[in-house]
Amino acid sequence: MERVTITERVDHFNLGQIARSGQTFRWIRQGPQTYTVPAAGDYCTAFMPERDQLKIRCRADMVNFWRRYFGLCDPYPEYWATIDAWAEKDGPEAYLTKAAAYADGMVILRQPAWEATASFVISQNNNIPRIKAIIEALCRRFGHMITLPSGGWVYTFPEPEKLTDAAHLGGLGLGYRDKYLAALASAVAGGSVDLEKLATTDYEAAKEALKAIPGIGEKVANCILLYGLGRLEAFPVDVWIRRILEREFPDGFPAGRYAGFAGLVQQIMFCYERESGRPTACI
DNA sequence: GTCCAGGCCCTCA
DNA sequence: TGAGGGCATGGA
Repeated sequence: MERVTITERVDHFNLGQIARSGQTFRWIRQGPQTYTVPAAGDYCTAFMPERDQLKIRCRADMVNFWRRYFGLCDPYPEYWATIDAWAEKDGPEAYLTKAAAYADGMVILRQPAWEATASFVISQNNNIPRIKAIIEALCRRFGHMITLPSGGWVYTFPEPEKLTDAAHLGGLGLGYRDKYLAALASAVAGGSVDLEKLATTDYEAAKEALKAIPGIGEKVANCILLYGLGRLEAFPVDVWIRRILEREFPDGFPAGRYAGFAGLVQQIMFCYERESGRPTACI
């Protein structure tokens, strides 16, 4: 299949920040602002030769998928206009102002629903380096290998049909999560859970359907809604976000300001909280 | 050795 | 309805 390179003019877009932000676990850093990005049974190479220029090299028939994946079809100028307006009102010392100034290239990726769902079931009570290692091992065992032009390789994310038996998931570091992943894979493979359909159903109904799956609670359901189902209003609260809310917003987080995209603001705070005051180790 | 990590489930009050 | 303990794993 022919591969093409498209060029997009971007604003508020930073591949490094997105890669480190804990919303995806599979990007492979090849250099400054250059990543191999596996998803949907294939991969692309994304790089930024200029601060306002994103280039995506991918299969010709997947250009639309990747444009959507990187949020290029979403109204980020509107989101940032709102964020900047509130920063102006809050003043330069406000936590949200500083977080937005720091993580000013953040985007919520539109990842394939199954890949995000399985990834965040694995994420529970786990840390990001281990989550990455587990998912990589899973892809190497059950995915397909794709050879890159450079001579390197990437593995695709395995289909749910391959993960339905917990007994086959040993040795990956999953721990007690193996049975959650197998139950999820069985439900998706068997058709009792239709993740794609949940992307378009009522928000609360979709969340309740996700929480009915073993191993998916409030936080993981919110992650799936945000990162896998394109619901940018979802607001996952993990230990990092909880600390921020308790310390900075004891009277409540003003989510109403960011109606429809509070999940983006959540991601900005998550990034700032983890990286501010320490060198940004590029993983 | 203890603590922690993008938590969830079960039990008990 | 809410609090508390258990759960696999591995790095700090």
